[in-house]
Amino acid sequence: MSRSALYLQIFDILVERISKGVWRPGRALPNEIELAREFSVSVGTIRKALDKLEADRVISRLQGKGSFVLDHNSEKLTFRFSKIVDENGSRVGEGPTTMLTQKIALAKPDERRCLALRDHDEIVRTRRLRHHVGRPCRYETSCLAMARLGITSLEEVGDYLIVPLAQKRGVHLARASEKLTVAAAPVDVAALLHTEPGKMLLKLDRLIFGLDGDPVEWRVALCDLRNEYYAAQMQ
Amino acid sequence: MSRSALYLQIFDILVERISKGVWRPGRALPNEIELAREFSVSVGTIRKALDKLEADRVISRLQGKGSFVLDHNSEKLTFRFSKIVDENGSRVGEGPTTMLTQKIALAKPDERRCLALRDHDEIVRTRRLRHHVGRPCRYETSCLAMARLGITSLEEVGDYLIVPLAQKRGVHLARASEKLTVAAAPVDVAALLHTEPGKMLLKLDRLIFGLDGDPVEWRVALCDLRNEYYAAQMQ
DNA sequence: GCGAATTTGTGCGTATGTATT
DNA sequence: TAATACATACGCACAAATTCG
Repeated sequence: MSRSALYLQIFDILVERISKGVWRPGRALPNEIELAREFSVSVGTIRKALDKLEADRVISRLQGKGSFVLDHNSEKLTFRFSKIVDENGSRVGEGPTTMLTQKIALAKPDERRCLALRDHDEIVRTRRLRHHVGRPCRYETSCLAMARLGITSLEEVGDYLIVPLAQKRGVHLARASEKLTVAAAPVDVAALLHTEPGKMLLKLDRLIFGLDGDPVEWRVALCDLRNEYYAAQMQ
Repeated sequence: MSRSALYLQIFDILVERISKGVWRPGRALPNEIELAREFSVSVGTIRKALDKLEADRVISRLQGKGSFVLDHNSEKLTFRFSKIVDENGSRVGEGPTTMLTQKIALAKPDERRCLALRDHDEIVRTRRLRHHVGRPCRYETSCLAMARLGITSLEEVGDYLIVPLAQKRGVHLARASEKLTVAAAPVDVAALLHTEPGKMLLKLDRLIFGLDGDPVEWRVALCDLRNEYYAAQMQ
């Protein structure tokens, strides 16, 4: 026997095809019967693979219509790892940004540790400021594992949003793990956020992982909350 | 036709039986073939119902052994809505408690709103202090929707943990939604937490829902974090 | 407006694989 | 080794939603 269940092997093949752009975001996959024929398996096996693709947010299925590759440029998916909302429940801090610095560098020890990188791996380190209704509300430092995204130059990155960027590079983001603490604003950050040093901030330390389980981005954000809050969901 | 799929009807029946204690926590359900016989459906239909029970953390299944009712008194499940951990990753703030006040009362407007109660519904309002390695670390105010848990007196509550309490009362908790903000310690809370007024605290405003979608408990906590953090997971 | 074609959703029954006891 | 129970896989039939002529 092979090392894993048939439906999981088919899942892997379908993920790979979608990553490579065989079926593009928003487009329909072949129907279940065609897929079953192609792989010489039963429709039930295809359905279990599609079940998992749906659970992992790679596709959506609509009875009577078909199975569609999800487009992670959509509002809902792009900001699925952004948990800060205002009183109306609308996302905060994903609006206009001010890029402060961005460069390619060798990963420092803590970056290597967080991103599970080797000694000479490179990262894209970005510092920026995010705004909400005209006010600077968040200071961010982020690190991208270049090799994981197949990135070789800064031009491929720019003022990115991680979810659409990952989709463009054929990487499916599966989950994120975030550590929250409270922190006093350092002098330099306070200046950038137009607030006083020592101001209470919410600190977000987030790691995003791909479907393969490897970390892709590490981001630390300092948030100056007004009437906003971090909305966590648990199951 | 009936209003929902067969496997969902069976899911409902199985949940109800487990809630009523027909199969107790830790015990095995009848095997799939027996269940199929009892309900006069195919094994595949039973399996879909069991899939959902497993996804909703009502049972766990072990190949070769059987399907078992989960015991929410276990460490892992009891604290699944407690997200604060220390550097070692172990839970914080679920240790010894100091009960401050506890009483049955008519729900106030904000409590009615949060818990989706009617005008004359009663709640159990509890204020307490939680400790970690001897230090007071968290001040909590919680509200229990009495009717939802079938509670009629304070003796049935006491210094409760919500997950085991809900299991005891035959309610399956499905999910929680929590709002996080930073807050300055009020004078009275600062005294209780042995810290200075104005100290930066993490404020947790949490609502827990049952499998039926109804809110069961509303809790607001003020946390004095040392080397601890709130660990959020996202998918 | 309606019916036919298409596609996913639900359900049945059976056979075989794999882990546990 | 044998019995038991869940996991995987196959194939078929029909229901329900969508689309289109």
